[in-house]
Amino acid sequence: MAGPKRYYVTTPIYYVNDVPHIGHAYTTLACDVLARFKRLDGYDVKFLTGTDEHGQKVEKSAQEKGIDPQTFTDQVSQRFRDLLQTMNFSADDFIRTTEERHRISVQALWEKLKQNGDIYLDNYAGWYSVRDEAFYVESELTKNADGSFTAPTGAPVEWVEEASYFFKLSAWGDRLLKFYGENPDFILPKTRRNEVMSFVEGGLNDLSVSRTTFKWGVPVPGDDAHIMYVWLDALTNYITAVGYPDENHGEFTTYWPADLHMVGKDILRFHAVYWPAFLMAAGIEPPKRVFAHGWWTNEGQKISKSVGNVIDPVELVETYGLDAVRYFLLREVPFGNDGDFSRTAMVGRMNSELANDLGNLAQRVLSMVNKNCDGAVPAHGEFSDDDKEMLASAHGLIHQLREHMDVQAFNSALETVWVLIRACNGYVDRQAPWKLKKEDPARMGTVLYVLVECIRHIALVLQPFMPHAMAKMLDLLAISDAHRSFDFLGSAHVLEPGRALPAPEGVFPRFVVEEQGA
RNA sequence: GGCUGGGUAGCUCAGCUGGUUAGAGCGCGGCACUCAUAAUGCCGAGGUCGGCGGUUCAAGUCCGCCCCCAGCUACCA
Repeated sequence: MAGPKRYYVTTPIYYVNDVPHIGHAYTTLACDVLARFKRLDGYDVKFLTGTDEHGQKVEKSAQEKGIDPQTFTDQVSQRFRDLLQTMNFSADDFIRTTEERHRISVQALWEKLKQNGDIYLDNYAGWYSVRDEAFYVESELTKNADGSFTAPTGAPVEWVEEASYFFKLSAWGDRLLKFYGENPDFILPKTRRNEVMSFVEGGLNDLSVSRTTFKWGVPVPGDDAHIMYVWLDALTNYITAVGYPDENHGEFTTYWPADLHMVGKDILRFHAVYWPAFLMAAGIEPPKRVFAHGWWTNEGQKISKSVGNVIDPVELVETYGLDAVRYFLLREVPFGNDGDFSRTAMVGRMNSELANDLGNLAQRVLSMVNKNCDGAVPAHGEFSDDDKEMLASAHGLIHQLREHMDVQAFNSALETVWVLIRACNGYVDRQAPWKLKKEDPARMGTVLYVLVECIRHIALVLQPFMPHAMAKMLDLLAISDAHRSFDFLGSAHVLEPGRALPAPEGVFPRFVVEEQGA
């Protein structure tokens, strides 16, 4: 028998030098929806996010502002905590790599790797980009007119030669491949898994894991001249947050291995190759899954700072409303693919799916109940085949949703709900309760009862996606807070007739685009 | 250059181990209804399923070759 159901989901820790943009919001949103879904489904959830605050770039930025790095990171990491409020993200913990708990954890991991013989000291010479915090081989570089070189990312590089500790990544290729083979869902989507596997099959080089050219980071134990390389530092946050190095008590035993590391596709390799190698080398079980999602374009254009078309999540929320934005981001695109954000598509989804399909469904049903059933959940008679089919669809919804959510298929999950919503609208027209009102009021009551029960299910399962809006909808159904978990889905907990309902109010107003003068 | 994924209605995409008239949403045309947020429902037009060849009683669905797109990776330098 399995123990209590637990779910540990993480976002990457965000680099404090960045200003929060739609990419950060998107990654964290996906995790938030999963966390909320699992909580409602009875899981003990830990949802972790945080900020990556070390490295040469941060050190430089602080210097430029004339403040010490800690003061600087205190200021800028706040922007990411603010984003949690703005987007209504339900993170359980916010980790910062500058915290003491993290220093202890990273140093402990280092000692372990060292003990196990996976770290050695050598000299490193190569082209390094401060901006990218990465080394490049010369063949990757572009030679400029003045003889200097430029990285593929466009960043300047410099030749560095220094002592460095190395992690014996080259020794882990076969074990990684074996691990991928035994865990076919470790990397999703499938196409990303293929990429990673072919990368590993091509052979791995040892990894430089310390630097001596800056100070802002976690010192290597026993050799203060060295600062740990940013990825070893950053990735370790996932176990720091569950209490590492205490592997035998508390949160570590409860939550590790993590169920899911959600990442953008640009940092997949660090999570799917380096991280499991570090963990295996330290005798720690790797996470269960790394999911690499895609990027957004803006009105068909690639987003870049230099073009100046970065999408600000705060502006989106102010313009369209939080829940509409949350809905759109997970609805518009098969999760894992790249997607395009456009104002037209945004408004289209809001009006046709939220306002017309769902909002109007609730409104038309609830106002009929309000006017014709004394404002209370109507009593029902015997159910017809049509009624039974509707109820069966509603009661069965959660089973389909779990399957989709377990593979992060948010857009399929939402489509599944919308199939029922559209079916409800069809059912209303078919049954025409406004006619039954005169011909067969009892039958009208039954039809409305079926509809209210369907709407209750729809609102319950959509809570993770649109917490505020669905709370409002459940208020309209007079469902108490204690009856909003997934325990109350299905035929065992159907609505009892006679419950008084408040006067209906619109939940999703139409979005009217202001006419722009030429 | 290699590897991987993809090219299906105007647009965005579903189509599992090959099997009756290839589907959905949006958009478009028409009709119906009037409970509702000028919302909803129904019907319809629209596709040589990238191209060519092959296997099969039967192929978007398998095989080969080719074209185009994307990602990863390599090398030339």
